[in-house]
Amino acid sequence: MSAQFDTTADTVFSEEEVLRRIEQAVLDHRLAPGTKLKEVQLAELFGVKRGLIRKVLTRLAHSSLVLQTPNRGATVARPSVKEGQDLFATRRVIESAILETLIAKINDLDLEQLGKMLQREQQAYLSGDSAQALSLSVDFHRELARMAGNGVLETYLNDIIRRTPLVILAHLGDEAENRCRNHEHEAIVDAIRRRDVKAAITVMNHHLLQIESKIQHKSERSHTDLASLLRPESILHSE
Amino acid sequence: MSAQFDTTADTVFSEEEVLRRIEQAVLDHRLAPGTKLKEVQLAELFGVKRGLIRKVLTRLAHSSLVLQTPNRGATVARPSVKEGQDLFATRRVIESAILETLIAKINDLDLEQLGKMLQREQQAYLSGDSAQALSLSVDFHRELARMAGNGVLETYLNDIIRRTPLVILAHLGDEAENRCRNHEHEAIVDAIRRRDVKAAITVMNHHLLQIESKIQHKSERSHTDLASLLRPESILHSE
DNA sequence: GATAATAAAATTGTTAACAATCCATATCCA
DNA sequence: TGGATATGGATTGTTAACAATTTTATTATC
Repeated sequence: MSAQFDTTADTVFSEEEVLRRIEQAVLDHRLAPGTKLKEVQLAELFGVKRGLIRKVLTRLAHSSLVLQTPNRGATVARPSVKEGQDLFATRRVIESAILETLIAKINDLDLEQLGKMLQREQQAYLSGDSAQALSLSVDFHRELARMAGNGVLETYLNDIIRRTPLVILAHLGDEAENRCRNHEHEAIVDAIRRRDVKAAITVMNHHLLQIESKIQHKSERSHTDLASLLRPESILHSE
Repeated sequence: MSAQFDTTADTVFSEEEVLRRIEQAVLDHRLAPGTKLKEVQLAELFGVKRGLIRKVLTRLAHSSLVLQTPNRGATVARPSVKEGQDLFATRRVIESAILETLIAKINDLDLEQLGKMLQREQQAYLSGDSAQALSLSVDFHRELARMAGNGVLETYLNDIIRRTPLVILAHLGDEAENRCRNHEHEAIVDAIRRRDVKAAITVMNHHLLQIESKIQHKSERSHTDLASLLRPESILHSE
């Protein structure tokens, strides 16, 4: 398992660092849904006490990336198709509200900032650095939320963003190219620039529905595979 | 402080029970915003170990009812006016989405259930049991969320509902009658019955804006009181 | 008397040892 | 053999003692 985290035995990590690394391992699919997360194992791996791992696992459980069961420890969450659908449906609602709030108050400085972010995204994409491009495309959504200035909406969007990769990976595997399309981000900024709430929301929803539809499609296919329905523990998922 | 919780020394409490009681004390205004929550004190009070109190405080912090500061313990949260506004604005968004989702799928059985809830609310109100009436009026909102069937939306609404009393109390004190008006709940159910999404949302927003406007009004008054602006620790708030 | 430095007390944070629970394997009995 | 029942090891959960930090009280100095 140590291969999953890229640690050396004698380094020590802070709580935040441990959290970040486990989260990243989950989201990068290096830890499959259902994988058992043993406390001592992780503690030794990161060179920290078990108590710290305990805290981290509880925090991860709270953001729905990990499932904690009393007396039976923690496993990587295994979100259902339904949960994925609910998550995306809610995301459309939240992102729409963010756009509406943002457009009511945006200034030229903010618009300039968004323009810069689009450029950086484009640059990363063109230079073939797809990991960086993905990261920047997520940042774009986060930045809209920040600029909108509603802390509660921002928290909820961040929660959803944190959970999204696991939902996608759990149901699409590595098949899908799930990166946001850059030209759609541009279209959103265009609409914001024109203060056109309706257009912005339309583009955003289209944008989000693209990914969503892939999951939907995949889950329909899965349902025709009767064997996998009867045997919930797929061999793909280490237990 | 023991008077705040209504405990006797020799009873023991489960984690859930301790959580519920502290939460209730905060929401009932028996513990003012800013009040220090000392671990040993609470542990002795409930007859539990300090570790359990620790867990509970962390959970309360996560739902924004308690503020935890490293090495300095926990205090009852002191939500800002801004946070209250953001919370209400988000609530309108979430409740609207719930109504839209619900109307698309509601059946006669659900409608019957809602009708029964309205009756019970009305009954409690008429019989003068205002605590019960308040509780049932909150249940009404929760029930709409449950029936809508989107788990993520439901979670977010419950989060907001949990935080709302503290926001109201922190800025309105005990001045306000904040109970939902029963006839507005009836109007919402009417609109749902007619599958009229727009009307339902309009009534709901009106409903929520009523409470919100009271906070707004109060906070404007506060701002004219310069002394309280300069001295953030009001004498009303125990520290 | 106000301010700064110091010491003591109170409070939070951590940990290692212990307890309780779960899980896989072995054992027993029909 | 099949299936229930013990058994031991692994794992999670709890706690009491200790450590670190903050807060309060005391003293010293101007």
